Amino acid sequence: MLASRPPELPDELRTARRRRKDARPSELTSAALDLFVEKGFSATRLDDVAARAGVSKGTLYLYFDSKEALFKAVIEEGIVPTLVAAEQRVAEHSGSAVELLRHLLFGWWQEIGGTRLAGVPKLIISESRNFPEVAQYYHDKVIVRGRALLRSALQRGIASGEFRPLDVETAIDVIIAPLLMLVVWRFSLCFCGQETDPETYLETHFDLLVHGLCPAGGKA
Amino acid sequence: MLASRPPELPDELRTARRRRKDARPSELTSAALDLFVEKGFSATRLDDVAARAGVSKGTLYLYFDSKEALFKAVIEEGIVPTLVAAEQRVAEHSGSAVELLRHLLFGWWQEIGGTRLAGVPKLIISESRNFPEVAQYYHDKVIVRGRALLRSALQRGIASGEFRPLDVETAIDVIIAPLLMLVVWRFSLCFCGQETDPETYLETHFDLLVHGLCPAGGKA
DNA sequence: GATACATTACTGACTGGTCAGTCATTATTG
DNA sequence: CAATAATGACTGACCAGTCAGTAATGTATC
Repeated sequence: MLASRPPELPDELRTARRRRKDARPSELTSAALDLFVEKGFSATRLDDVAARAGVSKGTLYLYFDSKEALFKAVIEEGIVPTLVAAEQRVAEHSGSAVELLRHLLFGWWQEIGGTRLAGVPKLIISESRNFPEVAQYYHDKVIVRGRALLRSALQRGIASGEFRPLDVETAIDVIIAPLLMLVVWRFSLCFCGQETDPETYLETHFDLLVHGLCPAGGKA
Repeated sequence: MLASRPPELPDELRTARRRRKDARPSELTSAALDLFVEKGFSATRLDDVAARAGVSKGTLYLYFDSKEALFKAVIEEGIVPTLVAAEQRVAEHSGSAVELLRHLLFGWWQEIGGTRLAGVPKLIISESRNFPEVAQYYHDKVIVRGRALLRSALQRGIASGEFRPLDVETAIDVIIAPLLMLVVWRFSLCFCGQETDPETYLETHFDLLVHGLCPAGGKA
């Protein structure tokens, strides 16, 4: 008994068994994203997450230490990659600041606002008070970096004279707010009252913004 | 036994007993507001609400049929009165549309955004999915009427030529969004990262807005 | 102005249901 | 026949809502 040798270890590269195990975490985070977004974090039962991923709750606990750990993984997997891509694009952008701003706004819609990830901001807003660790995580990994993207665009515009000088940090908040509300709306009170068309909404926002930012109120 | 007469009824105007009973509902809704805003609706225990109001949970159920009924009462008592007052003021306003817009924005801050009622929007956003009846109630009693106030100001401005013509309904959304985000922020992720100064924020928003709305980009 | 009785306001132990997290057991590989 | 992967019954904590009972405040009668 003592001598039960860990019999041979060509550990890496097992086969189907191994492949299944590798796929499990993302199957679970995907199921979790759907349910978290639909019902909220607290109101989602792990039994349901597991069931949707086609496994039992016990299995879920083989891959994640706790409900909160699962939550973090959902964010890490869903949002962080798109930020990385956006950072790259901003660094490489060479056109006008107005153009860059437009790219950021509509790119966000393409990658987040228009996808099932759109539910995440509301999720964070709703649960951050009761799960401060998750909130901190989201703040560091998403908010700080998202703001940096906008800051970059605004500063570029002010430097080039495209935008009039203003309080950049506050302006960032004011610019982001309608984006967040657009998706928050869709996951809260949308069902009663008129649904706003997102494209129209973004255009209106962008239009007001450019008029508001530019020195003479002109389009460029 | 049968003849136990309901012995005399000078019912109204009892005394201290009666006065206490009249005060109870608002003592309870006040306690509930604090806790709902702090922890969210689901995460608030009725035992705690009752304790904060200085009574037992049983007593709470003497005055409210259910947790949801208590929630509705909190809104009814807290927000609806300020809307009524605002409607009156808009109806009586005689100055420019820009002025009216400014009054609405900063008045909202005075009456809601800067008070403990500021937590309510986040509360509604967070819980609406799981408590559709409450959401419907809030929509009918608050959102519809709040939007009407802004609509009135925008239409007046467009009619007078102060504002350029635009999609009014969408503009309402875009204008409200930063207000909502301002308070939502304070009750979710504020604790990490920089706190924006509300006055500065409102000024920036108003400034961008007026520049964005006016035909030539001028101030008036 | 003391006694008995009625009403009203309140209490808190209890119930029934829910759910995160555990772990002894079973199934599936290589 | 191990090792690995997965299971699902179980536990303990939680909490909305109930209800039999108690306390406080009248009111009626002598």
